[in-house]
Amino acid sequence: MTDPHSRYETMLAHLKARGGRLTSQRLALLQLLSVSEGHPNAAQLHDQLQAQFPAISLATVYKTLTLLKEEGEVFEIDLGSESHYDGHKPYPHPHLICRQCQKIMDGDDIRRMDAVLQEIRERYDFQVLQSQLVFYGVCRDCRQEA
Amino acid sequence: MTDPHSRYETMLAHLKARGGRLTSQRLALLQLLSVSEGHPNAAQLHDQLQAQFPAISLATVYKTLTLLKEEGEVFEIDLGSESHYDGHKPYPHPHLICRQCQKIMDGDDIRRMDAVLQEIRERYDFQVLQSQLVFYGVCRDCRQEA
DNA sequence: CTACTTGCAAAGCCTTTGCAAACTA
DNA sequence: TAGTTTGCAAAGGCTTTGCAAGTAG
Repeated sequence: MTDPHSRYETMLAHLKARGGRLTSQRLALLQLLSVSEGHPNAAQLHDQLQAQFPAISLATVYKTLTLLKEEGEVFEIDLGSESHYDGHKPYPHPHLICRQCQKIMDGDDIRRMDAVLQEIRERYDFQVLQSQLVFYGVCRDCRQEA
Repeated sequence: MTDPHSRYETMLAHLKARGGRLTSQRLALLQLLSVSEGHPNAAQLHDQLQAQFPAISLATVYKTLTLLKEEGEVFEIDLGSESHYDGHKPYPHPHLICRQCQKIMDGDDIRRMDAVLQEIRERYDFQVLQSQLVFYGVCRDCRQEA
């Protein structure tokens, strides 16, 4: 489910099912999202797409990202001023952001997160539907340098 | 530490210690932050301050909030498009936001959160310094209505 | 051919900045 | 009085919107 090819196929299937048109710009963005290791923002995606489509606009990138968000095929990471996008794990999951190298890491497989969700349900009687969980700090690599 | 009066005094002390001037606009904002139960945004604070200072500008509100953030006397809740401010618990803590009534609730005292932080340290070898944790969903009151 | 998509430019939103006037200490 | 702070207006950064031209189906 996380390998590039099947992610691409899944996103494509959702676009088709929705009745959207498979323009070359869209296909290239799906490709990019399913391949890129990091968590790019709209500008970074736009930059990379310009290699293939010198005239592609940022608006097109945003419009396609909105589509994919609606289809649940991309997860938007809300940071203070901008958003980054995760096309590999299109569901809510924690992220760890290094204040030194700015790297954004996935924090899925924090096993004890389930216990937190359960506690929120029980103690606060609150039904969680979505989340934006970001931990800021210093990553292993940057700590080893110091 | 969470009662309005001592919060006000603490914020005031920090402002003084920093050498900042105690203008009436600033004092009114401290007052407001220490009293308000919810988690207001800059515009809401501005609206309320206009009762006392019809000409107060949004810029002044932002500038004072920046000061208080730097002093660690207010916690900024980064939501997608805007920020809200917590003057009662000026340290990072989770928030629960109801998608129905838009209420923002404190999610401090989630006891199992400590275990999550410990797991992040151990499994990811990541040193957490700060966090922005927001859970979106449906609160008790709104669920009872349905 | 028709309806959807693109690219461009303009607009929107929240927040920050520059600067003269006002004010604290 | 000297140095901060205020209010106003303008600018900034990211994202969205309007619309004519282009294109998938």
